[in-house]
Parts: sequence; structure tokens; C-alpha cells
Amino acid sequence: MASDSEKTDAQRKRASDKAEQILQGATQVFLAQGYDRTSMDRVAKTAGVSKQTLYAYFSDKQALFEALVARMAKQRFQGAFADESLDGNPDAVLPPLIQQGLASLAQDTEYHDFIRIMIGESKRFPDLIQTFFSNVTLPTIETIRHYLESQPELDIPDAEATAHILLGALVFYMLTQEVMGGRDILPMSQDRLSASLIHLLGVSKSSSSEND
Amino acid sequence: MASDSEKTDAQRKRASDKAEQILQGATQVFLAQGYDRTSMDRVAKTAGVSKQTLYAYFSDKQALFEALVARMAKQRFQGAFADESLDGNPDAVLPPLIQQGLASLAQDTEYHDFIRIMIGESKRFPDLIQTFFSNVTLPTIETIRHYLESQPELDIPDAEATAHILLGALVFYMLTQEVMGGRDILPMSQDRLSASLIHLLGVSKSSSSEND
DNA sequence: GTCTATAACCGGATAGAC
DNA sequence: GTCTATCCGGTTATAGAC
Repeated sequence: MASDSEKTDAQRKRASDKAEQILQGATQVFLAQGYDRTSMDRVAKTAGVSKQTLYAYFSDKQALFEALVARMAKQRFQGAFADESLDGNPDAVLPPLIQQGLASLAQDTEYHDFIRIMIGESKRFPDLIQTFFSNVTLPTIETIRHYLESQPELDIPDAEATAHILLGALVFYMLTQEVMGGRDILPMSQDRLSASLIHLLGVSKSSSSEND
Repeated sequence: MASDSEKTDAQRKRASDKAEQILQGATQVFLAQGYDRTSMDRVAKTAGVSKQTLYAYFSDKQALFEALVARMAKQRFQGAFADESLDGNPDAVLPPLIQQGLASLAQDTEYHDFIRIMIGESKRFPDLIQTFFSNVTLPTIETIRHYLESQPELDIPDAEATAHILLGALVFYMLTQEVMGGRDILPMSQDRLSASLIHLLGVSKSSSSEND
């Protein structure tokens, strides 16, 4: 009957919605509690579905977690400051890039939770780390590297290694200050860090360039 | 009398030995399995004591973990490259410092496990992070900062922020390569990283003592 | 008296069934 | 959506052994 086909269409459309709905609830719970302390009961309740529905979409806890990580990684892929194609002279490009990168890393508390669980479970789920690296870290490194290579005046002999250093400084800041909560015992401001990074890269804020 | 005091001494001596024995076993299990997946049963078995003895020395799982972290942090405090008082000109001091720091960070697999669990559980046990920071990270930062401040020729306007950057680059390398196992997907050698760090700091490599 | 060995208690979690 | 089978882990209690 008509109601039958309508129902089928509605279900098909809702199928991906249900998966999304589950993943959103799961994300909340996993990021707040960590992998082991997250129960499927609570995921089902938070997502507003029954456990049967939950297990219909995801075969077990591990599969759910894997889908969650893949989703977060893809989300980051288009959200990070990795997609902007950079050009223009360093004096104009690097300071805002560093400041905005640092600010966005420092602000995103959901990302802090994600990083915490990624590192914490990296030994147990090595494949997930590959997903994360290839979707998030590697594109970021490549973007920075490409820009550094395009600016010979920066005099950077190894752009890839320098990209690791640059990103490393930003990530370490996020880790100590936000992910691990060391603001009080290791105080450091975003401004001081970015100013020192810019200084190390040899970017002059004025027009003079003093090279030997 | 004599036997009495002897017995008391022996017991007292054995008390700390037992605690040490338990902590060593606990360290093995916690670092390999993570906090939640570590069972007190297995800790007792690994340490070679009964569960009763285990609970006689440590009131519960959390207390055991706290003692373990405090012990590891103190161990690191005297083991890190933070205790050497540095001086001498940067061309001679910085390259070996960076290379050796990087090498020791990259080699110590027990430390990688420790870092993984510290970050993973940092939200649940924020006090332990303070222990770790004040015993390990802060002294390291201070040592680097003090040296950078003592060398005006490096032209570093903010030694503390620069110490964060320097340490951050090393720690990020250890995290991506070893802790999270990204060697294959984010390949980077210690030599390239340290060379680029040295280059960024503006140290001339004229004093290279290596043969290649 | 302290350590060992073992078992019991209790909550909770996965997974699946009604 | 509840209910249940099954299992596992933290913790405590009961044995006996040195």
C-alpha cells in the first residue's frame, strides 16, 4: 500500500540519520568518560535509542568507537587550518596563521577530549591512530611544509622537519595547557608563545631584513 | 630483647621492600594495560603477593596508582636531562643537548607507556598531572630557560616561551613517532628534526664533531 | 602476627532475547 | 523497552602456613 512505500522511504532516509544520532550521543559519552568507562547502556540512553537499535547499527562497542573516530577525523579534516591554501609573504601570513591556529587549538574543548582519548587508547587501537594521522595531522604538516617551501626568503633548509617543529610547539601548548590542565603550574600565554615562534622563524614584523 | 628489636627492624625493612615489590609489579601491569584494564588480581599475581597484602599496603586501586605515578615522577626527576647544569657557548652545548634529549625521549619505551597513561587519565586524576608537571616538566623547562637566558648571543627575547617551543618540538616528536606509533605514516628522523631545531635557534654548526 | 591462597560478595557491563 | 544470561573486576572475608 501507499503507507508501506512511504514507510520504506522514510526508514531509508532515517537510516543514516539514526546512525548519525547514535554517533552524536556516543561522541558525547566517549569523549566525556573515556573508552572503558563508557557503557553501551549509557550511549543508547544519551542517543535516545534502544540498545537493540544501537547493536543493529554497530556490531559492538569497538565498531562504534571506530566509526566515531573516523567521523571526528573527517570532521577535523575540513575544519582544521589545514585546508587553506597559503601564499603571500611570510610577514603577512605567518603571524596570523600561528595566532589563529593556536587560538583555535586552545579553545576547542571537544577536540581536547578527543586528543586525550586518542593518545590514551593509541596502544589498544593502533588503526584508529592511522585514521587520525592521515586525515588530520598529515594534511596539516603538508600544508605548512608546502608554504614554507614556497617562501625561500625564510631560509628553511628542511621544510618538513620545520613543519613538525612548528606544529609540535602548538600541539604541546594545547596538551600541557588544556588537555592536561597545566595552566596553573606551567603558565604560558598564547601571545608569548606565538611571538617567540615568529621570532624563531626569522619573520620581521617591520620591513628590514638582516641576513648575512 | 635483642630478638625483639631485630624482628622489628626486619619487619620495618621488609615493609618498604614489599611496597616496592608491589609498585614494581603494578608499574608493569598499569603501563601495559592502562588504568581501567588493570585488575588488582593481576597486579597481585605480577608482584608476587596476595591480594590481602596488596590491600594492606594500598587502600584501593586509586591509591596504588597514585603511588605509582609519584614514584615514576621522582624517578624521572633525577633521570631526565633536566638536572645537568648547562653552560658554555651554544654552538657546543645545544646540538648535543637536543640530539641526546631527542634520542633519550625516543628510546625509553617505558616512558612512552607512562606518558600515554598520564595523558589518557589526565581528566580523571588531575592531581597526578600536577605531580608529574612539578617533578618532570617544570624542572626541564626551567633548565632550558635558564640556559637560554645565560646566552645573550642567541638573541632570544622570551626564554621561557622558547623553552616551551623547544621542549614541545621534542615531545611532539616522541608522541607522534613512539607513543602513538606514527613512524610509518609521519616519517621523520631524529637527525632532521634536531638539525632544523638547531638551525631555527641560529646556532652555527661550525663546531660539528661528527664524521660523515 | 604477617603473608598466602581461595572464595564470596556486589555492582556493573556486554550482548542478546523476549 | 525491559529483562536476562553471563562474566568480570574491586573489595572484603575466611582459611591456613611460616
